[in-house]
Amino acid sequence: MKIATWNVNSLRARADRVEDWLHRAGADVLAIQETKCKDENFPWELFESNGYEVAHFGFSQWNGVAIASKVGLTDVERTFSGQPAFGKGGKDPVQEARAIAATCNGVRIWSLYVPNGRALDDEHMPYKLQWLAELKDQAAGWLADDPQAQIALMGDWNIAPRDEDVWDMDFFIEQGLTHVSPPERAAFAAFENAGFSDVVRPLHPGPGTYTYWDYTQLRFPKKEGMRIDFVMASPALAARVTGAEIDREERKGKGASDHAPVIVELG
DNA sequence: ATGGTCGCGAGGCGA
Repeated sequence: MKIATWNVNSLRARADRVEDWLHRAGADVLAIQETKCKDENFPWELFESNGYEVAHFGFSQWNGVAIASKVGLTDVERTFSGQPAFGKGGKDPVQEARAIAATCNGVRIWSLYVPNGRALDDEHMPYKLQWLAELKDQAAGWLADDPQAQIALMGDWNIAPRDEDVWDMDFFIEQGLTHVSPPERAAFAAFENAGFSDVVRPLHPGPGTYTYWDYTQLRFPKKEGMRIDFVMASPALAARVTGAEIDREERKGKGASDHAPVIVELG
């Protein structure tokens, strides 16, 4: 079984590419981030006509997460328990469309779009850190309840856990950029301490192995990317991994998402 | 080439 995650940066703008990719990659399960649409605009038929069940969580033009599966899709959950809400400028806080779960052939899949901290001193940064801390507490609880649980926390984590996960660490430090700060890395490491592991890195080590390239500054042709999309697997799921791929080809050409799909093969 | 990007939705924001 192949499970994959992909921040598509708008599903409607990428519909043809997504359909082609599903055929080419042969993914059984795809966790999608940044659908950027509401249910009423969601391209249901794109998935159904290709043999996938699909569940979506999106209520505006921002964020939006989905799971498509050829191998069953049950117990759909939108937001995780305790997921922090965010309110801009005194507005009522809302739980954003950043997390959806479903069980697919015995694997609990979470499609996650971790908040972007925007800047080290921005109010979105504490929101991001709390969001991750609450998710980690939940995930640790799932494992405590069932140490054999097969859980995949997959998506756009908006964190580069190691210096080699960005194209120039000095640039990030000089510019005071996010994704590489000690608090963000600690938030990520907490998942590893809870028993989850990045199952792609051992098969595709760095440096120079990235999943995201900014649209600007010719970052992709210059090979200046970031590794920020991860499949974090519970121990029982990690034990099943037989292969992995970062589909850098999909980042090429006109009409590409700025993220590449990440695929994990299970035995 | 001294600027170089997208998407949403219809101006500016978010990434």
